[in-house]
Amino acid sequence: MSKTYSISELASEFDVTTRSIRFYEDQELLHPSRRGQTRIYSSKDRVRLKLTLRGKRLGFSLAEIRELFELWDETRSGSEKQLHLMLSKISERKAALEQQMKDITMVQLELESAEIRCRQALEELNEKHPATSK
Amino acid sequence: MSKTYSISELASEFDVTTRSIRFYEDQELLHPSRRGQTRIYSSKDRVRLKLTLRGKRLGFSLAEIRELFELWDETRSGSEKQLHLMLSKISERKAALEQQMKDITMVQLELESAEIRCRQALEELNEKHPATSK
DNA sequence: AAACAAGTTTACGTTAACGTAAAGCTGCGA
DNA sequence: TCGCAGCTTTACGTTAACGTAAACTTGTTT
Repeated sequence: MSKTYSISELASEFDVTTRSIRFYEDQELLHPSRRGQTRIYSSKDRVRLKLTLRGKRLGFSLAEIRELFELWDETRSGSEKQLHLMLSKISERKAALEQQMKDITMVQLELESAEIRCRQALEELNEKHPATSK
Repeated sequence: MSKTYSISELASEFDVTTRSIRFYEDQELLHPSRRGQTRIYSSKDRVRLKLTLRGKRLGFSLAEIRELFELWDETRSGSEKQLHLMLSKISERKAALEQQMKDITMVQLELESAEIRCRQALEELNEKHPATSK
């Protein structure tokens, strides 16, 4: 009997609304079981939620995330065709992530130089209008 | 007289629609001048478009990108208060980017192991059902 | 028994970022 | 002068990812 979670437990742990979690289920990203009408989330569901949120932070749509989940699940029983499809999807994603890495590096550089420019402007201000002792 | 661009030149260079470019102007991300009623884009506009698209790939909203542009412009003539605000915004962005870097690294690892699992499944298939000579 | 907390379904509303006509000006090569 | 390519404005439509409200069940605390 591995651990299970209620919807509000997951909601507060990952700081999302229960509405979102139910929506993700609607989009077939999560598949909680039920006790009566109440949803019960397994640790697999928890992992999926975590992955979903991570994917979102990276700009993936829910549809894309779902696609990756499905491909992953099909891998075990996949035909050769399916497996090759999966591999190509994977390398697709890899390329996108590498592009994103580059983008981040560029923006970080720009932020660096912006910060320097900012600090210089501050210094110039302090020369003309020096600080009140202290 | 530095170089200028038409809207369709920029559109094809960056592979976006003219509709998007006009929309970005509407959101005050670009400020092209006019000759008659026709828009003329400076190289500054071009840079801004490039930065905009990069920001989008990183999941920034147009409003956020605009905010950064405005802060950047205000830096030259900024008061001490403005400059400190800018610095805090910058470090905010930096933190977000670092989080994204971590996310990307995690997903890359997951994709790696998915790829390995995929290749193993393929090998197992080929053992049971070996390739037709060649 | 009453009320409260936590869950549920159903369904309409909202925002961002464009897409997609429709209708009109403008220079210019045949 | 015609027509076309490229630009313009205006405006309504669309999709994703939820927000928000209403009305209901279910368990448990007072």
